[in-house]
Amino acid sequence: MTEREDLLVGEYPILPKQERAQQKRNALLESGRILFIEKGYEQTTAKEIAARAGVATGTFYRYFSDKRQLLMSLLEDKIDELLPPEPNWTTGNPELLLASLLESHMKRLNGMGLHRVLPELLHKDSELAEVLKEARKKIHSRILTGLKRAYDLGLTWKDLDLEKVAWSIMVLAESGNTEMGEHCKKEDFFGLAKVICRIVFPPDVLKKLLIENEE
Amino acid sequence: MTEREDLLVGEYPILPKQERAQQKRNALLESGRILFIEKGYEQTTAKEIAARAGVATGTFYRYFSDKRQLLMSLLEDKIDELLPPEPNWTTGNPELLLASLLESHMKRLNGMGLHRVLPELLHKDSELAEVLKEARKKIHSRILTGLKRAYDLGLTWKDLDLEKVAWSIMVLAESGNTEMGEHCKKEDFFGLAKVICRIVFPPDVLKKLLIENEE
Amino acid sequence: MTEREDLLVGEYPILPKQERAQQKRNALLESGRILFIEKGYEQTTAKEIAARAGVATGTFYRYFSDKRQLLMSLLEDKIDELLPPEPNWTTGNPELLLASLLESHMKRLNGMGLHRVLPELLHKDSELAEVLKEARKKIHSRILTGLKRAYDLGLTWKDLDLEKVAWSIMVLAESGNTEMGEHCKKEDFFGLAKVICRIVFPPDVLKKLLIENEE
Amino acid sequence: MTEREDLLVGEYPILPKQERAQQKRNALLESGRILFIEKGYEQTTAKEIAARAGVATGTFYRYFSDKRQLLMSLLEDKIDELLPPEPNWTTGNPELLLASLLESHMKRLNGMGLHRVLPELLHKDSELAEVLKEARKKIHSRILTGLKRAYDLGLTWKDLDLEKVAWSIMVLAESGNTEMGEHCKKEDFFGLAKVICRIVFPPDVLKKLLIENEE
DNA sequence: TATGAATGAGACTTCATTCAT
DNA sequence: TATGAATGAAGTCTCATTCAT
Repeated sequence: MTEREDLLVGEYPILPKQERAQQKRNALLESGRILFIEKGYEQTTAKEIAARAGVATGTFYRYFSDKRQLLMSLLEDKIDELLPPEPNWTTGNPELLLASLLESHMKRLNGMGLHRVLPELLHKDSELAEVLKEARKKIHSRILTGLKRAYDLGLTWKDLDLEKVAWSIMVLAESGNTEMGEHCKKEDFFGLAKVICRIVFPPDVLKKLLIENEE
Repeated sequence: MTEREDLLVGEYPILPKQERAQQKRNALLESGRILFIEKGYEQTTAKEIAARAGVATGTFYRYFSDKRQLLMSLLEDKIDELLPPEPNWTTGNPELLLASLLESHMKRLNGMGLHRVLPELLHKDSELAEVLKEARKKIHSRILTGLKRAYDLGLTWKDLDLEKVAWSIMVLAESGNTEMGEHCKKEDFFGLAKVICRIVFPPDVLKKLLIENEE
Repeated sequence: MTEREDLLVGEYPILPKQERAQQKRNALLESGRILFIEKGYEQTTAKEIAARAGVATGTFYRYFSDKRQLLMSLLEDKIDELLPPEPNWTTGNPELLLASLLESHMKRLNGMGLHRVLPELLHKDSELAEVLKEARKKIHSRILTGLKRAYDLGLTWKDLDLEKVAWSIMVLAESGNTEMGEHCKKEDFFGLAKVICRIVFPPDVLKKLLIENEE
Repeated sequence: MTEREDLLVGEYPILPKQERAQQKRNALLESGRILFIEKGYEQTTAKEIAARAGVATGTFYRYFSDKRQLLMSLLEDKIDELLPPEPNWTTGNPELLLASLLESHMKRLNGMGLHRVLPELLHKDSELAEVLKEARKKIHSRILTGLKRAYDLGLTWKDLDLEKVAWSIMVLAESGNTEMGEHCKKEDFFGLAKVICRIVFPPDVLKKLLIENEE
C-alpha cells in the first residue's frame, strides 16, 4: 500500500507500518510492565502507561482494550519464561546443576518482574488466577517427572513423598526468587540447591553423584 | 451482642462511651478485615466497610484516617499471630511436633486471612512493607535460634547451612499456608514436617529422636 | 434519627432529609427536562444537568443511574399527561368541545416539551420506543371508543372507517401540537376541530348537534 | 460497478479522476444514509461511514468537512423527493388518485428513509431545521394551490378552511409514512385517501366525480 | 458524636479530526 | 490523493473525603 520504491540508499530507517505498530505495541507493553512493577497494577493508569510509552492516551486503546488485556498479553508473552527448565537430576553434579537452574530461572523472573504484580490480581481476576494456577500445575508436574525418574533409578530416599517434595521445590524456587530479590549471590543459589538436594538424595547417593561428575 | 434493652431507668448506658467507641472501632476493623480478604484491598471501599460494620460512612473516618490506617491497625493487632511459636526440636517427636506447629500456625493465619491481602499492598505502602519485613526477620531469627540449639547439640547435619535452612523452613511454612488453602489435611502437614525434618536431621538422628519419643 | 425535638417556632424551614432529597431529585429532573428540550438529549451531559440543578456531578449519580434513567423517570412522571382525555362526541357542541380538548392537551404537551426529545431516542432505546408505542396504542383505542359510541348512535358517516379515522385524529392532534408550536391561537384549534368533525359527522348531524347545544 | 479488469495496455483509466472521486463521494453518501437510518445520526461515526464505503477514515474528510455536511448533502440531493407531486383533484377519481399519490410518495420516502433521522437533528442544527421548514412550506403551498383550484371550481365544501386543510393533508401524508411503516398495504392508502377526500369534498360532489371518472 | 448526602478529582473510554507516510 | 494511526478533548462514572444537620 505504502509506496516504497524510492528508498534509495536506506537512509531513513523507514519501518513498514506493521513494524512500527509492533514497536508501539511493544513500547506500551514495556511501559506497562515497568509501571506495574514500579507502582503496582492498581496504581498504574492507562494514561500513564501511554505517556511513558510516548503516545497519547487514545493510542493505548488502539492496541489494548484495557489495562487488564495489556497485562494478559504480557503474561502470554512471558508465561513460558515462568516455567523453569525440567531438571535432569541424574546427569551431572546435581547441586551445581540445580544451582545454575535456579539462578537462571530467577534471573529470568527478575528480569521480567511481573511475578511481583500477580498476587494483587488474584482477587479480582479469576481468569488470570486460573492461568497462573495452570502454570504452576505445569511447573509442579515437570518437577515431579524429574523426581520420579530419579526415584525409579533408586537414587532418592526410598520413602520420598514425591508430590510433597515436588511442591516444596517449586515453592523454594519461587520464593528464592522473590525473597532474595536483587541482591542474590551465587552462594545463595548453591545453598538453596544443597537444601533441595538433601531433600531428594540420601547423602551417599549424593556423594557418589558428585564424585562421578567431578571427573 | 450489645444487649441494651434495659436502658429504661435513665441509668447511664451500661457501656461507657469509650467502650462503645471501642466496640465500633472493632466492628470496623473486623468488617475491614473480612472485606479485604473477600474482595481484596483495592476493591474494598470505605463505604462498604462502614456499611458492613453497621455505621455510617462518616463514622469510619472518625475512627480511621483512611483505609490504609485501618489495615495498619489490623496488622498491629494481629502481627504477633503471624509469628509462629519457636519450635523446640530437641524435645519430643520432631516430625509430629513440627506438623502440629505447622497446623496451628496455619490455622491462625487462615483464621485471620490477611496474608492474602498483603502482597497487593507492598507496592504502594513502603511503611507496611517495612513492617512485614521486620516480622519476617523475627520469624527467621526465631527459627534460626531453634536450629542453632539443635545444631549445637549435634543433632543436625554437620554441614547445615543454618541461615538458608531457616529461610527454607520459613518459606515452606508460609507457602504451605497459602497453597494448601482451605482443604488442608493432617497428612499434608505431616508430609511437610517430614520434608523439613529431612532438611534438618540426618536419618539416624531422626530415627533416634523418633524412638526416644515413642516410649 | 435526626433529632428534631427542638424545632420551637418553626423558624427555619428545616426540611426533613427525605424531603430535601426529593427536592434535589426534582431539581435534577427539571434541569434534565429543560436541557433535553433546549439542546436535545444527546447534546446534554450529566455534568450539565447537575450544574444547572446546582449540584455536583456525583450527586447526579446518587439519584439516577444515568441520563437515560432520568429521562425514563421524567416519562413515568409525565406519560399520563400525554394521554388526551377521552372525547365525548355526543354531548355538547362537538366542535367547541374538541377545540378545547385539543387546546388543553397541547398546552400540557408543550408545557412538558418532552415530545420533542423523544424521536431522537427511538433509534437507540428500544425499551423507550416500546413505552411510547404503548402510549400511542392507548390513545388510539381511547379515540376509537369514542368514535364507536357516536357511530352506534348513528351520528357519524355511515361508511366511517373507524380505525383509520381514529388514527387520523390522533396524528392531527399530535402534529397540531408540534407544528403550531408556541404561536398557537384559539382559532387554530377550532379550525382543526372543524376538520376533524367533518371527518366524523355528516353536515346535517353536525348542524343538529350544534343547534341542540346552542340553547 | 466499476469494471476495470482490462486496464492492461496502459490506457488511461476509463474513469477520469473526477469521476472516480464522484464515485467515492457517492459511496460515502450512500453509506452515511444507510447508517444514519440504521443506527441514528448520533450513533454513527465518521469511521463507520468510511469503512462501509470502503475508504479510509481520512478520505471521509477529504469529501466532507464532517458528518453534518454529509447529511446536508444527502438532503440537498434528496430534498426534492420529499416533495409530493402536486395533486390534481379535478381530473380523475380523486380517491384513487390520492391513494396512488400517497403510496408513491411514501414509497419514495421510505426508500430514502432519511425522514426518520431528521427529528433527532432539529435540536442541534438550526440550519437544517430551516431547510426542512422551507421544504414543508413548499409542500404546504403545493397542496394549497391544488385545493384552491378545486375550491374555485366549486368542488369543495363551501366553508373550507384551505390553510388548515392543506396542513392536515400534509400531516396525514407525512405520518402515514412513518406510522404505517413497512407493512403498508394498498387499503391503508385508500382508506387515508378517503378520509382526506371527505375533508375536502362534499359527498355529492365526490359521488359525481367518482361517477364521471368511472366511465 | 453519628449520620449519609454532597462533593469533585480523577480514572476510564470514545471519537472527531489531523497528519505523516 | 489515500491511508489509517495518532491525537487529545470531552463524556461517563466512581469513590475517598468532607460537612451540615
